Amino acid sequence: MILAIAGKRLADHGIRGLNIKDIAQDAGINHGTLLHHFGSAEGMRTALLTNLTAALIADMSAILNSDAPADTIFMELFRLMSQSGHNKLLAWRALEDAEYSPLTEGPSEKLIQQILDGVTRRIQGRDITLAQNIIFLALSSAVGWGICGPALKQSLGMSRTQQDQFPAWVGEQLPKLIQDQPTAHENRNKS
Amino acid sequence: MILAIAGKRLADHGIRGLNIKDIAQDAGINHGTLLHHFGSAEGMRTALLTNLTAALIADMSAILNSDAPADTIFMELFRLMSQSGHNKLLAWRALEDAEYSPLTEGPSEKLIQQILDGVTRRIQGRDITLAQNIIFLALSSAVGWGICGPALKQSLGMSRTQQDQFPAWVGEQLPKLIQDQPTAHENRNKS
DNA sequence: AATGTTATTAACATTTGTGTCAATAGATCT
DNA sequence: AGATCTATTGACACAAATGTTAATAACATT
Repeated sequence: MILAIAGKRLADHGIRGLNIKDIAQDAGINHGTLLHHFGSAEGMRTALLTNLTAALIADMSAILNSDAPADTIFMELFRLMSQSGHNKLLAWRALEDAEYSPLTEGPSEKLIQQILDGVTRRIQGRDITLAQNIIFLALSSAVGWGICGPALKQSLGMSRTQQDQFPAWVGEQLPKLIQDQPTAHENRNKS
Repeated sequence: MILAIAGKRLADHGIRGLNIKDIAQDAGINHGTLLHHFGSAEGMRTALLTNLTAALIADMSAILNSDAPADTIFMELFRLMSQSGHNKLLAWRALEDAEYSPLTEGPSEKLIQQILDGVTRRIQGRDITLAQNIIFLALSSAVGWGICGPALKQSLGMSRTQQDQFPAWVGEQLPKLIQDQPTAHENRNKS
């Protein structure tokens, strides 16, 4: 499939690899054919963006819907985000200000709600704010891990094994945030 | 300054905004002058990358060296990463696989060591592994926040105020990870 | 098989980004 | 002022990316 080849080019060569000539050559077809299908070079990129985002959501969904223990789930989640295709996608979106639709509409919207429900159930009796904060922390950390995990690891002088264990460590830590958590209101008046 | 204009173009128009013609026009000079200074278009981008990275490190350094309370520091750290210039820089680096030098050499190396020392001091008697994990969590989360914070916030249905309070919340949570923390060894044998 | 439709191609055309060069302007030094 | 150097410019040249077109190939429908 054409978009798969384009996705590989994004992962391997960055944005500059996303031109119709090179992609067509990799696919062994004429570049005019690409234009005929997608209408324009920009249209091809938009299609790729949508496609890759859907793939990311699907992968996340598969992980988060499994009934594995928390640390395993987080390990998988972080591993997922470190895949070149996925972190390059997020970087690309960030650069192009593509904060619109795909991440907040359609299947992903349902997925997020699902996660939210699951976490809220676990922290029964507490504020939904807490669930949101915890999820936000986990996901943002996973994204940051994908974007500059290797560089950070090097800066901090972390060993290979330690970096590998970090995702599971996060999975173990998050439950601590649930225990002894003040309500959002107390929280606000604390300092 | 030329690089300041180039940086603004990166923040406003993404990577495609980083071409000598547009930058020269924004700066009101001939594009040949730009080439004369930086040698090539690629040289200009390299200079910009180095320059922006140094600026990011400097900003982070200023925050982390202040003697403000933890939650304030985290608030500032997250706010910093959400600035368009800084998160676009990281996205750019991620896309171009620019994981080399600047983040791990020179002033930033000293900065990281400084942070590591500070955290290690606070968790005296414990493994340095813990300090590294905590810093890794905070920084990766801050990066993820900068890259796709707004999109995540929207997906999770977080209110404006809650999103604003998230950085401070993180600052409050991290100390909990220090309490009752098993050593790295126990940790490894746990599951 | 005849027809209409869509996919594919090669060749050309346009636009955009990059680089070169010779001439000029400005600065510095004696 | 004269000599020398650097900075800047406009004009041109080149390369790369995108888009267009007319012809052909492949396919489906009747």
